Amino acid sequence: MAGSSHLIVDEPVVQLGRNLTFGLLDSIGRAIVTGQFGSAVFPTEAELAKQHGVSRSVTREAVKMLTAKGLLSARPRQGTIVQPTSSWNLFDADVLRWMLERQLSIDLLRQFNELRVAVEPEAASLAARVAGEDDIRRIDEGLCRMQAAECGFDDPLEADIAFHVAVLRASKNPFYIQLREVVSTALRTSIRFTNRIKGRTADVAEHAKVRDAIASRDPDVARIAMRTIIGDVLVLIEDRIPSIE
Amino acid sequence: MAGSSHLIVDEPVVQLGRNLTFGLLDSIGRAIVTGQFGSAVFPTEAELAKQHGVSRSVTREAVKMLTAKGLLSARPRQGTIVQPTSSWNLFDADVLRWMLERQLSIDLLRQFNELRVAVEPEAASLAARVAGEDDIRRIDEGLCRMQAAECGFDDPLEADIAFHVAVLRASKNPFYIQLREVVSTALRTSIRFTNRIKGRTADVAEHAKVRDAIASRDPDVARIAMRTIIGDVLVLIEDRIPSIE
DNA sequence: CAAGAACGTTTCATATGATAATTATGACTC
DNA sequence: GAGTCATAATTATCATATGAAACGTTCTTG
Repeated sequence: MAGSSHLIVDEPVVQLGRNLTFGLLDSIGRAIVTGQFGSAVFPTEAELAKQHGVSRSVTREAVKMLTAKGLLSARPRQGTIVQPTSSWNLFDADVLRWMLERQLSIDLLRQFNELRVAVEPEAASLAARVAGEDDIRRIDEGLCRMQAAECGFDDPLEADIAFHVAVLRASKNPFYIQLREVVSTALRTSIRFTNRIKGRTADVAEHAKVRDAIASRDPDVARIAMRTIIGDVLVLIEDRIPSIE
Repeated sequence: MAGSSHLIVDEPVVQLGRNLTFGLLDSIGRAIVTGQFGSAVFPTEAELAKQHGVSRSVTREAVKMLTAKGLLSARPRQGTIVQPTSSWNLFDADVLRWMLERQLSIDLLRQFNELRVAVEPEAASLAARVAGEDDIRRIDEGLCRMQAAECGFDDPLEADIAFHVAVLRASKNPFYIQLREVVSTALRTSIRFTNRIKGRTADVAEHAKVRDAIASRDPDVARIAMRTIIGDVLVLIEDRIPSIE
């Protein structure tokens, strides 16, 4: 690019994240996910450090974090290699964000909602059995925000997130609760896609039905209502793909 | 070993894992999960290194991996602190294993099966729509092994795992596929609990129903059959707990 | 006396250089 | 041609020094 120059301008180093290590984590993570090291050779520890203008310590720590997330594996002499996508931890918010950001994959979005359609109805059902007052209050708040959003007084996306996260939390099941972050991340990252869908998705009435079912301790109604909500999203997504398989 | 010696025996240092870093990862991870640092102070980077007889580099890398898994967070001057369990990544095989090994929590086992009851029926349903021949073959293999296990020719647990993993894989949804490792880990680790349950759970007939539904492309039947299987497990687990909430 | 600025301490963050451990590769032997 | 072994490349580990950030303390000052 920069037409001239024999003098190499310092790489912008890394900047995202709260410090060099986390910045590098983000940078390399994104690069791996976008396929920049297409199963080919991954740079050596020393090269990687040089390329990004950081020390080997920082590089090693970033690589170790990516290893923990399942994206890399390293062995002496063999080098550091990118793992097959099947071993990436998709339930890690970072990994999921990188994947959703890379190309706005509608496939991934569909698959993610296939997960939601399994999990969230069950979470709603559980919530109807075990939710406490605080939980219901949080769900109410989410619902209120959705209503406010309808009149333009709140962000529809954030309101929707607040509602669904509140339900997950109310289930008191740590596995579901864990998905809070993943769901938030995914919904926020895939705005561009969901925007057009949103108008119809933000079906406040159906959300209210979920809320009422939980408040009145009716697990089955809660499950069905939630399934309707996410099933609708799924249908809208699938409609945009002529043929999948 | 070497019986003698006034010479201070080196701390067993760390041994699990393929090297010091991964050994330390395992050691600290287990310690955190068993609550050895009960929200109290976590040792300083230097202390931690000293205690385990390794260098600070190794310590830092292990801590960084635990950070990536959501168990720790570190800031200058404040120190390294254990994160609330709600931010631990339960979908990480290491974390889940540590948690299941710590005390065989029947609560966790129930919650895990609450996840399965949401996910696996949906995976079976998806599989009925998109499974290929290879997938069906793998499912068949799992089923055969279960039948063999009934006559004592195979390990019932491994056969069961093989079947459920095959179904997850057949769904072709990376989120479900990802759960393979988690499901395997959880089932293997919780043997002691499930053993007594197993006799009745290894309901080959019901598993065969799932297989047939998938092979004949009937998503709804597949979903329902799978839900029956896991629902039964859940009932058995809940029966062992008089009152939960 | 109180408010705020300067300073110091503690802890993680980063950099660097040296050495050990591991193992893929190719040379070598038979 | 098959098996064995030396070599070299790469990560793993160690040690030490320095930087940066966060928090408390003290000192100044109105």
